[in-house]
Amino acid sequence: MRQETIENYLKTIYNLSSDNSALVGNKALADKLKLKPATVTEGLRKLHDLKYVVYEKSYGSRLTALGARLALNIVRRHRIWETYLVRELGFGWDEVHEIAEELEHVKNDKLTNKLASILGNPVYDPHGDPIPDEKGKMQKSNFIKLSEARTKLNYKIMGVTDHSSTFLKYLEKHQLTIGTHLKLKTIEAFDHSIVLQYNKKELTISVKAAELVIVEEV
Amino acid sequence: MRQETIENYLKTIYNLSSDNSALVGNKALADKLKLKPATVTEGLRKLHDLKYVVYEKSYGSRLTALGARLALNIVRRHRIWETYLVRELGFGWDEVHEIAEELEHVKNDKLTNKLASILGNPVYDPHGDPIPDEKGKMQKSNFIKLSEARTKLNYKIMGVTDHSSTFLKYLEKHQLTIGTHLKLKTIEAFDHSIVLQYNKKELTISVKAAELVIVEEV
DNA sequence: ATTAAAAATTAGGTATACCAAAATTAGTAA
DNA sequence: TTACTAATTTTGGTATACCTAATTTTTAAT
Repeated sequence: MRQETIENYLKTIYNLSSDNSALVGNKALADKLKLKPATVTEGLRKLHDLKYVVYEKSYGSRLTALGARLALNIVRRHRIWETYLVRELGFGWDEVHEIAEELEHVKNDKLTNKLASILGNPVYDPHGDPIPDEKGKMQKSNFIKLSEARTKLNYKIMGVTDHSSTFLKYLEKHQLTIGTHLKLKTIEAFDHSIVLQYNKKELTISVKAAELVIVEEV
Repeated sequence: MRQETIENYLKTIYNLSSDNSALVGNKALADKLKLKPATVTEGLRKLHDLKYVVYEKSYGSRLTALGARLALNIVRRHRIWETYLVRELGFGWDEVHEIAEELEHVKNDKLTNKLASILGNPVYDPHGDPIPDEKGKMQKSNFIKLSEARTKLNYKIMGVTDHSSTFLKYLEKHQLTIGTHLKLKTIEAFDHSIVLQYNKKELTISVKAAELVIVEEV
């Protein structure tokens, strides 16, 4: 199996299971990888043989310790590069995902660590995702989705779960960037859309958007 | 054909024809690409169909204008990255070739140009190779191989044609780095080894080494 | 001009990464 | 429990990028 193929599978399985270590289904994996389920079935059988995943036929797969180590490495490289592109090379947070998808496959620990060191070993990337350290350890947090926040309380935007350029541009247009403090004013009863108060103004956003924004109570 | 495969063929054909536009043989190409000649024959047929090369069966191939444009682009990325790795990220000139082999395939003009701009749009890379600009234009020079230099004259080291770590470390050990001024003292009659005078010392080097060092008369 | 060596091509084959269509299995809703 | 739907796997197939061994073409030396 090509190294890049392996890395893409493992990274994606990692991103889909995130917190828990639940089984990831082939359909979801195929969608993220832009492959057909039949292809993914085949790929998982090989990754299982290579001991990167435990593949439970018809139920899904999860990373082994070995697979998780590799996945965390790729995630580290991706997030370090995103941070470097934004902070050192002047890219916007909506531009860096695609580039980092390529750069993450450049395997050279000295390079990754040098970039991290220049950045002061950052703990979060420009989308608020935690950056694993060399050993795979990363910041724990009690962030929640904006869609799960409660009215009257104060929050701070900590990240996003959709890295697409369209979504990020939408947020930027409304000054909803990382670090922004906001209050949840009301939740519309009929469609659950959310009225936010921040920067001395009000904005109504859809549940769909609110599901992709990560906040912390302050 | 995979983009990376195309890029590796074109870059290598470019590097092997360099100055002239002579035909590049399949054996030489196969050796550089670490492939078998049979594989290269197949690859060239496809590149010919794609209009990147003119492939003259049994005689060799040369780049078309289209192929040369792509090749120059990759060469530009490679050399910009090498320069960036050395000048901005603290790598040694003997370490950067392998890393740049991977980075050169990251296709994003804004990135390449940003790096170039940070570096002040350099015209030579850390091995003395000229860096093409966005349009593919690059510095002309009248450099010669140290093995072709004449006695009594003064020269300055401008580059190397072997980027291997072992060779570069050998040069560095003897303070034969880019910019070093030297005089060709004598050429031994029997094996043509060369006695150099520089930095208040003398050093004898083999023809083999002298063929890989590029100098300019000063 | 002949011939031996070197280079290139052809023929035939493998492994990988993908796919569509058919068959199976799992999950769900009545 | 049944029957439908969605997810998954199997089957059979394609294209790419490689290889080895055999053959042909080119080049160089006499």
